[in-house]
Amino acid sequence: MTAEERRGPAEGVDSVLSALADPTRRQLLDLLAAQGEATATTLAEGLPVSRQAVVKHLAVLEAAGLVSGARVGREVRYAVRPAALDATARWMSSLAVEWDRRLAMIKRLAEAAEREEG
Amino acid sequence: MTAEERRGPAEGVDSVLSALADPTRRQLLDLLAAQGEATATTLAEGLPVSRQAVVKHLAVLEAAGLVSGARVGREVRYAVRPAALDATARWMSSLAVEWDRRLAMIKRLAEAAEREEG
DNA sequence: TCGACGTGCAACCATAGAGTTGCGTCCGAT
DNA sequence: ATCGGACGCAACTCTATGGTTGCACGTCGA
Repeated sequence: MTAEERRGPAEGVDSVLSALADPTRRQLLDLLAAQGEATATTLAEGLPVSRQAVVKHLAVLEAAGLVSGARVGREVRYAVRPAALDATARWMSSLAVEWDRRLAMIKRLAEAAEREEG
Repeated sequence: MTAEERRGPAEGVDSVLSALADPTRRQLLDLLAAQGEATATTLAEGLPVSRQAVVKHLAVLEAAGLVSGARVGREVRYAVRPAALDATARWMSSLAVEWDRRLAMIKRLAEAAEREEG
């Protein structure tokens, strides 16, 4: 159980959303997904930022449960984790459905009121 | 066509994600969805921030296509817009699927290599 | 017409966070 | 034993942005 999975859904959504809000971080995730596994040093070579910047981003992503890192000898290999992303997608999707529902209801009420007054 | 819909999917995802990353903004969306329609002044009464802060947040949300405001007399009524939210949910969901696909492929490759060496 | 209410605009403050550099440490290979 | 590569930590800069206050403008109603 990761630190992310220990929290409730609201906390998770918050951390995932703010993690994904940064374009550099999304780029990092693309690279990581493409390579399957990579170290901070390697990833930094494919980005216009320093290794330290990448390290910080990876820490944020790991705290959000979007990646996980494992030490292998003197290096740390990171990989992508779909679970948190999927959970947030579901949250967002159900929210959209809820909005649709409410808007439809309001529209019905408005039409009913209109018929009422004639 | 809103300013949001005129841009590509990448731009849209970026603006929606950074808009949703702020907790006050999410709270604002909850209020709006619950009330169906509301003005900045009204919304500010239900939040621990000033009306001006709410106005700024609404501007960000509108730029992301998550809400739309319409002038009615001396007030501006805002309402929630599911489309952009739904599009971002789909983007996120397909990304999760893609990650799963890649991870599965890497796992297969690893197992194949393992059999290879015996 | 005039007062009250809701907006819009501008200046300003403060903090979070993205990025950098420098250095110490640890591990692996020669 | 030691050299080099990868990591971790800390201090620092700088910008974006969430928040505030003050004031001017337009609109509705008495």
